[in-house]
Amino acid sequence: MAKDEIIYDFIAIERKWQEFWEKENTFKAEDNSQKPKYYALDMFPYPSGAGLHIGHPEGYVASDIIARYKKACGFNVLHPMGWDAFGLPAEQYAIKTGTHPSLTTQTNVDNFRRQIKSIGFAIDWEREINTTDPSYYQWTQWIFLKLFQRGLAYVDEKPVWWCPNLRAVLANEEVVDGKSEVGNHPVERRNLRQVVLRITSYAEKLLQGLDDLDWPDSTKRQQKAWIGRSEGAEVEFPIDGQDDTLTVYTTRPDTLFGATYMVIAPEHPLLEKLVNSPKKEEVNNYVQMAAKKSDLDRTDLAKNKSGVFTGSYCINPINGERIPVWVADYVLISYGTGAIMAVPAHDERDYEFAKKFGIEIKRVIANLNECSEKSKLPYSGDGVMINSNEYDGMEASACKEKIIADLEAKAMGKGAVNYKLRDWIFSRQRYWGEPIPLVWVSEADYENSKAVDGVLKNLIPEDPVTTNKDGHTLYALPLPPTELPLKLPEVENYQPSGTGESPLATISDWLEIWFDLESGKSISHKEPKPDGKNWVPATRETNTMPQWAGSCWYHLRYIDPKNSHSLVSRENEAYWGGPDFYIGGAEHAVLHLLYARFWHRFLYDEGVLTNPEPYKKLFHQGLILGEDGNKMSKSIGNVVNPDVVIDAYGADSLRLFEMFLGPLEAVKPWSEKGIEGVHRFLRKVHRECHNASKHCDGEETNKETLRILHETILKVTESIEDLRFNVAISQMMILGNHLQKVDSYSVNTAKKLLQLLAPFAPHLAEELWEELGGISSIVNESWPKAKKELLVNEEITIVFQVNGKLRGQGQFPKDADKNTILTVAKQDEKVMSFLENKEIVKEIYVPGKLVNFAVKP
RNA sequence: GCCCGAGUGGCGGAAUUGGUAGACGCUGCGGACUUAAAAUCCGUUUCCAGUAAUGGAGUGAGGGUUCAAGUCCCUCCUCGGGCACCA
Repeated sequence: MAKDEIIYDFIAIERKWQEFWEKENTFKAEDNSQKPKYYALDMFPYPSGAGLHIGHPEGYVASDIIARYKKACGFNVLHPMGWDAFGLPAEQYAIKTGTHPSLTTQTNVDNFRRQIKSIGFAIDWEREINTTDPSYYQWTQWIFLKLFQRGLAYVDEKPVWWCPNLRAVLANEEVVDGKSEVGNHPVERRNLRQVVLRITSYAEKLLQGLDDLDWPDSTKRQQKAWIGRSEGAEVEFPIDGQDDTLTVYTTRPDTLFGATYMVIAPEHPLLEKLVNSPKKEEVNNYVQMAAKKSDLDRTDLAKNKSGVFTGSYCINPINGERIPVWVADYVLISYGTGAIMAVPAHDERDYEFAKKFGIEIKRVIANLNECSEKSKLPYSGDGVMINSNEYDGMEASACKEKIIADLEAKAMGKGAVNYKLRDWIFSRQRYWGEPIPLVWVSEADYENSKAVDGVLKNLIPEDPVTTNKDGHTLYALPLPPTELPLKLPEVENYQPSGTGESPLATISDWLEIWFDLESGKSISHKEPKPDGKNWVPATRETNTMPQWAGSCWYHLRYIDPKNSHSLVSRENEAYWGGPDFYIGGAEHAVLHLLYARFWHRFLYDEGVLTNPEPYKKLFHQGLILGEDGNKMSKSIGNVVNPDVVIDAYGADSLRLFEMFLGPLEAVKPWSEKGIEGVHRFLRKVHRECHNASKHCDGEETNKETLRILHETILKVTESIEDLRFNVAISQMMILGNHLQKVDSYSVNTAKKLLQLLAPFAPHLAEELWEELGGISSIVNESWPKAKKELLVNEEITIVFQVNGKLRGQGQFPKDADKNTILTVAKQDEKVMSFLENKEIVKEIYVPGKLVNFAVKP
């Protein structure tokens, strides 16, 4: 090796090209382009104080490879980045230190941006967004007001998770096994006033929309399960001796004859009427005990059923039988009608309950597979109706519709659909979130606002949104869009108020206002009341939005990030549409991805957008584990810092290695030795491109080199399309190894390799492209095309098998015919030894591949 | 408990519609270059038997279909993920 070999100075090379791209604005996405568009989106990060984790770049590199590849294929590419910067950690830090969350956020964002830039992504930084920027959250608030206007937002007392340590309300998804996800503190139930979004009215659309999406199956399945659609019937059970009827929901109307008791949830409104006086005390005690139980307790005790007989009976509408009504907390008030008919013979839970309390168990479906009416109970499968009067002998599944129709005819029931999906508790009792742009006024002022000919008139929902405060009913009015953004006020103390309300509730200057019913303008109540009869006293909503809000629509803002007139212009929306590719962690399979679909569909219904679904193609990158195979964590001390890796090996090596680790979707461990391997490959490419003595001008003449080159072009192209980057890299290594072995090769061959490598290791590719006399930037070159005619060898290798076992092989011209090959194969020495004294039963020839002789002795 | 997904060398992982299992990388071992080291290059590395040629076994386990199975079918085991009183 020559002593004056040029070393691969990745630090200088990477700095040079990052500056070049920035100066040239290389990755600017054009809004007014004749080219077809391609929009590659990453789930944007929460800029934490800990800085970039080695897992972050995995998805970003993948989308960057696609972005750069699509650019080479002639697309106008949008690959943006931004910050999901509202959230609990900055607020917790503020509570501890008094530092304003916006300062913490700014510092963290700067650090994240520096780190991300150091990896050399093809990002259009002019489109950077930040959810905490008022010019961004103005539109988050705008969307909320639209939802409010359409009656999709309401206020309700809801039991929520309260964490005394964090002094904050947590969402269901932030509570894991009865502990807070952040910090692992105990949590308890509290009833608090909440703003709720009616996502349930989109249940059907959200379910059906899944069918057309190119998403991982598991994610679609999770969303389907979360929405939880079921079909069945609502059946009316008259209460014996009263005028009321108890309505139940069941998915098994075919088992109606098997109902031997009823259960209502402890919170059911009819409970009081159903309780007979001798039972009153017992029932009251039970209800109180159930109310004290948290959901966790209910879940923990899932298998240990409890309940109390109310003393009342219902009449089975199908056969007139009297059925006892029980109250039990295994029936949930929030699902269906909050009451069930219990069929212990064909439902596991009812069976368990009936066994415990000695209630009759009556089989009405025969299991045909077990050939016996005495097969094991409970039985929930298909079968034939028995003990069901006129329905006996019918197929149970077919009987469902028949019974529903018969009940409908008698006005005793109807077909019904239910969803597990619950409405979305949208408020957080926190400081660091988007303020909810509502104000609360008296009933009289609310009525007045509808009469006044002002901006509010058309922004108010059909049904008023109300809440109770200190015995008074207050009415919600929206701020008009012209008053947005409603900015977060400065606050002295970031602690939530002791009552569980947001810190905003403690700032009376901001909280209490004069509000103009005509213009929607507001001023602090500290100011004198302005002239004009429409100025009324009001209080602001103190809740803020959850972190999900900003991420529900950020994919739209990148399309038109600086628009101050609308969240996205019609022209830009029409051109860019939604992301063509979306990548992020599987942990967002349900929540973020469902909420974003909800908002996007809503905006589509409002005519703001042209497509109902936000993310056509979705991919989840797999977790990168520590070298020890454990999840990276500070406490184990197996965390890999990307800054350190870049210092030691360069950004190109980091990029290449994250893709070489294994399949993109797989969970896979980091390896220090592994990154040395890919780094060695980049050095090899660098060395070969500087090895001028091996370079020839003109087209490549070595046939083998040509074949491998075009094989590589083909395989890399296909692999990028299929997101199998590890395979693409292997193939480039094969080409690299080959170039190293041959005496000489065309500069064109090396340049083609650089083009293939450019999406993966862009800095080195740019540098060597320039060294080899390439003009301008390599990102402007169009993607190489594989010539398939070069892929075929002049000679083909045919494998000889006897009974499927490899016994020899031979070289043949590529157009050799079957008989020639079979003849040669039979004369092969080794093959002959296995054919001796045996009868050939069958001769198989797979063109271009193999021959196989099936023999028997 | 229910629903998915995955099990391939010492390790990460490759293998078109069933058609040469172990590409590529790492590690280990041996060698070249060097005063020495680094760097680089060459060879070797699934297991068993054998000095070798070679033979046999082999893709979690056991069956099956087929000329041919990592790939298709059945049963089971292990690991990972999701759901978990939703009637």
